[in-house]
Amino acid sequence: MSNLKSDDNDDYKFLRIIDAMASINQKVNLIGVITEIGISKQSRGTDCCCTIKIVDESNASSGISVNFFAENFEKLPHVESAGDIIQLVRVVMKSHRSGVNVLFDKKFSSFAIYEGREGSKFSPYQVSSKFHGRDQDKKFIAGLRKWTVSHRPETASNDFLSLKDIKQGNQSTLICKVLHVCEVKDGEWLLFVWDGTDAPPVNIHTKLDEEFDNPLPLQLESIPLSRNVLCKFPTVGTVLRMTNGNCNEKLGLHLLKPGKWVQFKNINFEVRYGLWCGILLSKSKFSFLPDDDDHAIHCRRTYEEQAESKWDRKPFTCLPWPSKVTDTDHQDVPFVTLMDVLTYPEVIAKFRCVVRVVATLPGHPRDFKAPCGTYRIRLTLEDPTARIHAYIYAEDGVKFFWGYPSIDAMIKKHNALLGVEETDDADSDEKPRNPPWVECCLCSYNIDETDVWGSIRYRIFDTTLVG
DNA sequence: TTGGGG
Repeated sequence: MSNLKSDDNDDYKFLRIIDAMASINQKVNLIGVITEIGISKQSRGTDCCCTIKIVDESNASSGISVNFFAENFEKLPHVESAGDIIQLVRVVMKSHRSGVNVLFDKKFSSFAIYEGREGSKFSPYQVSSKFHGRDQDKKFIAGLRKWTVSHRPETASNDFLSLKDIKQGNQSTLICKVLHVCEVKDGEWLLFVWDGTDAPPVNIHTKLDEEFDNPLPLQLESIPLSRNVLCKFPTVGTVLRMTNGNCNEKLGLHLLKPGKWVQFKNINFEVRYGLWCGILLSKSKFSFLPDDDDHAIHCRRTYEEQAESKWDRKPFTCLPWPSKVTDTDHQDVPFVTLMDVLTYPEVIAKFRCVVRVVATLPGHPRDFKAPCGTYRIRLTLEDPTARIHAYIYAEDGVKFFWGYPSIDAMIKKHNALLGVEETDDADSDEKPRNPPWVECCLCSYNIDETDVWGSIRYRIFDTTLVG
């Protein structure tokens, strides 16, 4: 067995994956195409670790897992795109209940990662310490690149969800673009991802009479994103928040770079305060997809079509038209999304939107009037892109409620607006609400000349609650 | 040492 000897010639030999699998406990050299990248995490020992999956011609479908350990996250492989090529020198083949896998031993193994695209350069974009490139490597890399052109390794799963199809609970795969990443607490990350589709509306369970002390939040992050960040987000389609907050392990999520299309595997979805939230688990995986990934291209194209069609910025589930619960003047004005509203470049502006009213403050119509007798209400509006507070004041309230109806009539209108089921029992506040899509006119303005953007407010006008 | 399938 030549590989038990310290034979320099062995360094020039790459084994096919299928042959390496028969070389248990031996040091081998491998070269393969990366199809999957596990999230880096802190190991239970002293190291950081991650697992990637590679394929080659001998094992094109299932591939083999390679486990890396390193003293810190920086020393682990940072794969820029699924489909890239990794060269592994002196790694150990290990047998395990789950089959054979590869161990990268930091004492003597080394790696180099190359772009996978045919025609790209032969210098690696990341090398481990101890790696020494050789001229002969080029031949193998060129060979693998050529192979991937005709046998595109399956990097993106066919069994993935769009945000428009998400459901609570079951683990699934999501293909999406990372828009923004931030660390909210030590080791706790919030990712903002998007695929151009609208996540489905969900029932609201909060109690309206608790809205003052415990208001329905506008977003899941305790510190709202800055206007600068928000303005870089697309204005059509849901921006989903994803968190590793319930995962005990420390995950290397700083490696997720905004702008990349990513496939997340084994993630969960939850609803928090009526907002969808993606949940990263320790067994979640992600892989960056190449920019020309078919699905990414499809999402981009759909988005561009929607963004161009100025008349169709209605939520995906609002078909064919919003409910007739409200009516607006200015029927000729096209609908925009709440993200359009939040990112509009001028402070003073007018908009027409399709929204759900998910909460009101005060929670009961008996309190809708200020002591002076004029209307004063705060609505929490949402569409698939954002939530905002919008106020109804004075004359706009008279228009909205058709004057000053009786309290019974007001309660009926309020229930219709908030999607509260009318029941005989007094506890209708306990029931989840399912607000209908309604249209409204909004105007924006500032209340402080010294802090124009920080003091921006939204008001409802020229809108009538038909009931 | 650590982790590793579906």
